[in-house]
Amino acid sequence: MNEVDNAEKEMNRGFLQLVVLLLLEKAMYGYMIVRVLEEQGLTVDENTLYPLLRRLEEKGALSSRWDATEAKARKYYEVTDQGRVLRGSLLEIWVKQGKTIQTLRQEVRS
Amino acid sequence: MNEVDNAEKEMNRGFLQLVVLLLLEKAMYGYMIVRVLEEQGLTVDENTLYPLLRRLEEKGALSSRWDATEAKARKYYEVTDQGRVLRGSLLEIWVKQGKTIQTLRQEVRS
DNA sequence: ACATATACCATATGACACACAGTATGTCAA
DNA sequence: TTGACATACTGTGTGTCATATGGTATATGT
Repeated sequence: MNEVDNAEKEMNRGFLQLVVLLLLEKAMYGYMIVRVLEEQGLTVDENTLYPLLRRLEEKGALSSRWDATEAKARKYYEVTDQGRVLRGSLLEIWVKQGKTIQTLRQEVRS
Repeated sequence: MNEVDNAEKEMNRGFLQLVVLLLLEKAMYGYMIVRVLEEQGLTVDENTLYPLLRRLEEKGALSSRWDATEAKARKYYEVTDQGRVLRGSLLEIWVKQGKTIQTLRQEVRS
């Protein structure tokens, strides 16, 4: 694992939570999320996403229901009100971080 | 530890590396960095920053030198060329993430 | 039949933010 | 002159999470 890969991994923490909370305003299942994000140029490992979905559900930020009527059983996740609150907080943090980076970039002018 | 605090912690991963790499275009020592960032409204725990500085130095992204001439011995860190490369990569990732969030926000209109 | 796609899960590993605890010197005011 | 507070750094946890590895099981096209 080189430094940049590792750095990207670290940068993805938190970010991915925000992405999922934004995306799941419409109910979707895990495998679908992976492919939708892939289309947007964002590769997310299944083994990263599935645990994340479960963690967010445990926290009450997502709700889930199994749909067995379709060809393959699918677990649909959707954001809850609590999840929207969390999303708001994450967005605030993200905006604040953006401002910090902008300020520093101007000072460094790199 | 509530969810938002924890989320902020996760959001800080990677972000803080980028901040340090931007800031250390000018040589600074740890305690000074903490206070400079504090002034900018960014509270960074000493116990987070010091290990981070050491890790970045191990990676070759920072160089350090002790200055014993001042009242208190201070360890000055400065970004290296390798660190600038890493910084460039982190900035790219950050910009890409920003675009993703923007796109998703528009779709969700939240 | 068999490969490939779909769809999910369990366990282990390693990195890192932060907590907790400590060492040691400098400064300033009562 | 003492003792509180600031300065400046270090060491050793702990917990969370991204990712690696390695599954299970069904569907679908050839």
